Amino acid sequence: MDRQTKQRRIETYRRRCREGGLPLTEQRMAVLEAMLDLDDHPTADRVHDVVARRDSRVSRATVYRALESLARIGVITKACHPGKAVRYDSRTETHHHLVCLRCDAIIDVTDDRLDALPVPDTSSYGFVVSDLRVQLRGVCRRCRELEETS
Amino acid sequence: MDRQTKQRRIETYRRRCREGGLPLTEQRMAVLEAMLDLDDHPTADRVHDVVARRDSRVSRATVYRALESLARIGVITKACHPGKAVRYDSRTETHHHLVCLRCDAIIDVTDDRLDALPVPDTSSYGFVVSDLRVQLRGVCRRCRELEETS
DNA sequence: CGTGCGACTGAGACTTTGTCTCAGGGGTTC
DNA sequence: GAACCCCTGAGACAAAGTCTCAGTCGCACG
Repeated sequence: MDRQTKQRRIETYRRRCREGGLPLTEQRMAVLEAMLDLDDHPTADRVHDVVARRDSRVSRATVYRALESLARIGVITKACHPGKAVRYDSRTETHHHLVCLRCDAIIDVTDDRLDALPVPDTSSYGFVVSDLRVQLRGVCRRCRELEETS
Repeated sequence: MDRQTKQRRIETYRRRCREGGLPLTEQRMAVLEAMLDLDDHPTADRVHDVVARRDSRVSRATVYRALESLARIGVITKACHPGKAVRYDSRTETHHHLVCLRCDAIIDVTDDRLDALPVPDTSSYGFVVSDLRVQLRGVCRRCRELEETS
């Protein structure tokens, strides 16, 4: 992610904190910066590794809590996938995912037709939809090649 | 799920086992039956609770393994959601999910327009898509009511 | 610039979720 | 019914996530 985008994202975070009355701490800022630097879809533990390498005093619990709170105010999102660990996503604009069912890789996809998809009416469920995501499940190139050779 | 559908699903399972050369064991049958009886989207541990209540000798590891193997041969599926535990889904036909970001509830949705969505071309990623799912993320009725009163 | 409130943090214990090992058992095939 | 091979149970282990609580720090206010 380029420097400017990153700066803009950090400003958004500052603003949301002010609006929400949330204290803006060094640790949460470190977690956000790590997320913006990692553009795959890291697990909480991987984010912790990165943050801890820069400042070893940041504890695992804090990273878990920070990621949750960042996701709650919408500065980052949680990616959905069928693996066991939660994956976080620094992109917040609408986009979709290729999910490899073998290795749990998540690959970003943008597709105009998918983006143009109308959100169905879910009011009969009492459900308020904030976001529509399409998940394309399958097998990635590397895993297919591995299966073929075996 | 009605008795007939359930019987048909069990027959499908028997056939796939024969075709795949997989032994058809009592334990896996018990896991499948539990899945067909639970029509929410249970975690592996919840399935184990149900199976163990009927036959306390079935171990946790076996339930985990059985769910994995049932998913692998396509008799059940894994639901994708942002929570920490894998959720299994007894429905295998195309359908979509409302996912509550607060309580992790998963609600089935069918919508013709969503079903008619063409699978985008992902060959440039070397990715072979087997399944397209739409996930509508938001907040369910109960969680909204809880947040309003607080 | 102090002060006070309240939310945040670190450390580690704890819980939950999932995997592995290995000896023994049970399906399937012939 | 015998052989083969995968499956199973039990529990140890590993990975992922939560909780507790005393102490700290951000921020609003004066």
